[in-house]
Amino acid sequence: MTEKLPLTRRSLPIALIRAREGILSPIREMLAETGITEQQWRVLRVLAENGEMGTKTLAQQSSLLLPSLTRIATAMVNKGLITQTRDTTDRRRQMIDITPQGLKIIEDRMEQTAEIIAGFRTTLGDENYETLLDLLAKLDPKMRD
Amino acid sequence: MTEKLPLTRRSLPIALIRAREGILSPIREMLAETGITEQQWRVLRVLAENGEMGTKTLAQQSSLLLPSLTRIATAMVNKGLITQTRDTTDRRRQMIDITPQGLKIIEDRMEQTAEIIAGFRTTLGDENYETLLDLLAKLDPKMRD
DNA sequence: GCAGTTTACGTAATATGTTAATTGTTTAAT
DNA sequence: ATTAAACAATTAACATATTACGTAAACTGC
Repeated sequence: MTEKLPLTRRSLPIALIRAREGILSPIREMLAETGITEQQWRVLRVLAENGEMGTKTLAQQSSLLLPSLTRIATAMVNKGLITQTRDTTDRRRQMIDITPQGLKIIEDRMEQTAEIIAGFRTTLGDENYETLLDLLAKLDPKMRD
Repeated sequence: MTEKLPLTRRSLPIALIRAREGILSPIREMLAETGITEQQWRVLRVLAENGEMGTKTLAQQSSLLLPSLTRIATAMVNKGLITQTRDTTDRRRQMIDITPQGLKIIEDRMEQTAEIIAGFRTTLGDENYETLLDLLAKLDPKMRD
């Protein structure tokens, strides 16, 4: 079996994908009760953190591509989770903000989310946990904002 | 904006998703030239490492759900990248193996892949790179095989 | 002003992700 | 032996991901 290839366990992209699944699986389980998807949750988290923002920036921060965000935003407006308003000075720009209802959803689940994460934090140990976040941040392509 | 919520930069799931994008974006760029997708690349990598295996195990190792793998496998058989054979002792089981053609694709791209990864390794530093792989492994739900 | 470019956003097409239901096969219980 | 339960894989249906392309508004140099 071609010993020249690095083991998938030591392959950075594959290890990242597997770790992502490990973490996101319980998160998705939790979100299923709320009726929102993992992507919608990311959008809400970013909006809650930054307030009103343009579609492009929001997409970047949420790790979504614009076409995906376009569709997701439509669904979220219909659910009353976010608002969409056209910028008056630059009418190409669409501004998106979170509604109180959207904010409530993530606040209601904040504690539950924290518990899930706490489990992983215990698994890794406090120090390793912080180290991991530091290292992951260095791999984020958009760390200059 | 609700100071009680942890910053998305220190959110493990969100940090993982962002890091994943950072790594996988150049990988996908490279794979685009080969005509195979990121998922097909993962399947080939796992098969090259382990040889012939059942569909279920392959799906787990590749971080794919069974329905996805079913579709992907069909496409890959048509492209001549893998073979699918029914297990004779248990005819429910489908065994999948890589073809020489499939193996050639990942071997041809191995050096290019290594270069991409080397860049990230430099960014992090050798020691941090190994630490990261160790920590990510601990988050992998299926580390008992 | 105006043609050409850039930018922001949207649409379309194809592939994958996710959940639930289905089919064919094996195992276990009676 | 017969039926029920369990299992592997697939199919179906819908949401999302990705790439390529389209549209409209704003900018740029002339």
